[in-house]
Amino acid sequence: MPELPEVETIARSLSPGLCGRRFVAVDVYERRLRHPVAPGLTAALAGRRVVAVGRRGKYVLCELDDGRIWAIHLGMSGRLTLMARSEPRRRHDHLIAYLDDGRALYYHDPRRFGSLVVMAPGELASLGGGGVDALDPAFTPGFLRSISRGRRRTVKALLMDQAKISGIGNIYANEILFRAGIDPRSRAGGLTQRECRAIVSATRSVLRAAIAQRGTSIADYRDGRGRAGRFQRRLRVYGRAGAPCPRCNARIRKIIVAGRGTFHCPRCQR
DNA sequence: CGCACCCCCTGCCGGC
DNA sequence: TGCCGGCAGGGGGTGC
Repeated sequence: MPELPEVETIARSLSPGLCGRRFVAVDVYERRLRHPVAPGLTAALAGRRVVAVGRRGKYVLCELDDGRIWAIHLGMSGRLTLMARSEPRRRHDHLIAYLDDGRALYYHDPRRFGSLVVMAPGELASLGGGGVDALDPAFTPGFLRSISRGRRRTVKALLMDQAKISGIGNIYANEILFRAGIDPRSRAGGLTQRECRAIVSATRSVLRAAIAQRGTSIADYRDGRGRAGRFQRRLRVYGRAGAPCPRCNARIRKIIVAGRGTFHCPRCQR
C-alpha cells in the first residue's frame, strides 16, 4: 500500500500526537511479520519518550529519547493509527504501544508484509538498501544519469529499486513515467539528459501533489488518524486500463513490467 | 548484473 | 449463494 506520499502523510499525522509522549507499555500479539519481530523490541520501546516522527523512503521513523530509532515499514497493507487506548484490539492488530496520555499507537497489517525494528542512528544509512530518498535534493538529473548509465534494466525497475532511489512504488512509478512521457519498458541506459531531467521533475511534482492530497487510497490506506487520501482522483494512468489518455485520448494499456501491473499510454510514452 | 519467477499473507472481486 | 482463480500499493530469495 504505502509509498512515499502515504508514508509522509502518516508520519505528519502522527507527529503532533506522538512527539513528547512516552510509551508506558508495549504489547506484541504477532511476531511473524516480513522479518520476525525481535524479542527485545518491547524492552527497547517501553519507557522511551518520542522525540520526533519522520520518514525515509517508505519507512516511518520514530526517534526515541535514547537516540535510537524505531523504523516501521507498512508493507502492502499496514496501518499505523493513533487512537484512544480503550479502542478494542481488532483482528490483525499486531502491536499496540500505549502512551502516557491515555492513547495508543496501533500497528495493523493483515498481510504481515511489514516490519518493525529499533536501530542505532548509524544503521539508518543502510535502511531498505540505502537508496537516495526520492524527495531528497540529492535526487538530481545528474544522479539519475549516473545510476542509469550502462544499465540494460527498464527505467521503471530502476525507479522502483529502493537500493538506488527510495520511496517510489508501483503507483507512482506509473504516474511519474506518464508525466515524463517515457515508456516504462525503455532501457535505463538509453535515457538522455533531457529525459533524466523530465523524470526528476515529474517525480518531484507527482510526489508533492500526492502529499498535498494526503496520499492515494485505493483499498487499505489510511493516515495516522484513520483518514483516507484523495490522490486516487488525480491518477492519470494507474488503474485506468482501457480509459482514454488524458493527454491524447488513446486507450491506456496494462502490461507487466518489472513483474508488476504497469499502465501506460502507448501514444504519448516513448 | 539483471531478470523472470517463486515465495510470503489476507482480502476482495468477478466469473461461473 | 458458494467456490475458485486472479490480483493487490511491499520486499526477498533463487537460478539462469
